[in-house]
Amino acid sequence: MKKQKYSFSKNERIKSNKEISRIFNNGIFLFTKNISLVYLCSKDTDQKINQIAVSVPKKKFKSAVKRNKIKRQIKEAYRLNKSIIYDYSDKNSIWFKMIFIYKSKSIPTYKTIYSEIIELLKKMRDRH
RNA sequence: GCAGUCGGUUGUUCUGUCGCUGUCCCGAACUUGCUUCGGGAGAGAGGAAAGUCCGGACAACACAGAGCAUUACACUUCCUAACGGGAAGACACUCGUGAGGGUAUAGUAACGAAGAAGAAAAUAACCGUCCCGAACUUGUUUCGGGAUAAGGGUGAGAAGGUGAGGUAAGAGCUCACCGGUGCCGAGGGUGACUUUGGCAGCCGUUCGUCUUGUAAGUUGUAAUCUCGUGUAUAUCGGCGUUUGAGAGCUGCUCGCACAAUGCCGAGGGGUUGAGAGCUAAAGUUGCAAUGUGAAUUGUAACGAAGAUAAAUGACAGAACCCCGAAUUUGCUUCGGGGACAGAAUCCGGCUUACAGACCGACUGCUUUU
RNA sequence: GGCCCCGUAGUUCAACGGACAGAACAGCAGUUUCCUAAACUGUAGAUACAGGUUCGAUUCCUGUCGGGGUCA
Repeated sequence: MKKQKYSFSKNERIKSNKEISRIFNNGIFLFTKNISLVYLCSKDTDQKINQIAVSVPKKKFKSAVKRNKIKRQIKEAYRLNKSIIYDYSDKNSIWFKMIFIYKSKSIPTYKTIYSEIIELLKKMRDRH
């Protein structure tokens, strides 16, 4: 399981509406300048996977092209940096469910997203 | 050469690394399943995919039948599965020096409306002009009765226009020319219509109602069907009992048709998943023929996204194009940029957004020959 | 994704196609009061944007933009 370091497959995403609302109600919020992160952690679940979802509000970006681009860039940044979290999870068997929300109104560069994702993941890891 | 009009085509390319979603093949694991994991091959957004403005396909429900209402469209001939779309024309108005662009065009038999302004908005006498009578203040006077659409501050629109005759003053009252309408004929055109000859009458504008013709049942792929989970009381059928007039069917009417409750049987609300629907289609491209053209016919090749918290990407480098600067005038160097925009059942249109590049036809101005 | 609805003062609503676009509350100024409130008087402020039809458009038509609802 999870031998491929940089993969990002379908079951690593959160799909059900119930889970998302549960995370928003009970989750812990972390912030950087442009992105905020909501997450829940759980021990000893059956599925040993970290799951994420990405959200870009339609009110701030009207064009679907721009919204999709930001989503893809966030996913890409997570894909390349998820070893930060997986190393920790494997040791302690704590699994996370995360939602990334893009807050800013301006279109970001890939580099800022990349560095902010790393920052968020490290923050989250250090709290446990 | 510069500026423009119309129509059409196109909508950056390549390499490397790491990924995503289907399809097919191979291997491994076991719970033998369209299961999971690993590897390989090959495929993966647009001209508008957008807006959801029209028209269909497809699906479910409704529908004995008739009438009315409502909505949309409305010159002609065609194209099309269909359309409120398109093509080629006709005619009028309008914008432009021009190539061209925009808008309108069924019928007028009947009825209604036109604020403010103006005498008057259609059976036009307020002022004015002219005639007759009376009065006394004898006047470019006043009063009364008539004739008259030539003139008049308005208005989007004022009773065909110009000239001459005519008259008390005037008037299509008469005549000439011109505009428009109707009827009868001749030539051209498939047709709208047009050219032309004669006759008639003397002819307002806009909008609405109305009339005529054509079309429209309703809802939409979250339709609809199947499976799993699951078990309230909608609905339907049968039998029994009770009651008698307002609940339903397409917006209304005629018409059709029946309600309440008990038992039995079928069935299934809500929640949350999976599969089908789902992509081969009024298909795309090339060539040929027919046609002014939209398009049609024949023939050959291709087989080409199918996601569902949303795949089709990210990063780096190079090429190509554009802009700016530098100057060794070499497409040399440096810097910046490459639009609008992302399938969600599928087609045909329309509308809107768009950096540029290319092709064809034509117009105006300028220069040269 | 499909199908609907709505955009009028700061807010909540009006307005046959006819012109100064109306009302209430809120705002500002004044009167009254020792001061405030209440009351009274006055005043400013708007048709989402762009075209078209019309003599004339908030109203009718078309297209953009914005906001909202609904479905299994």
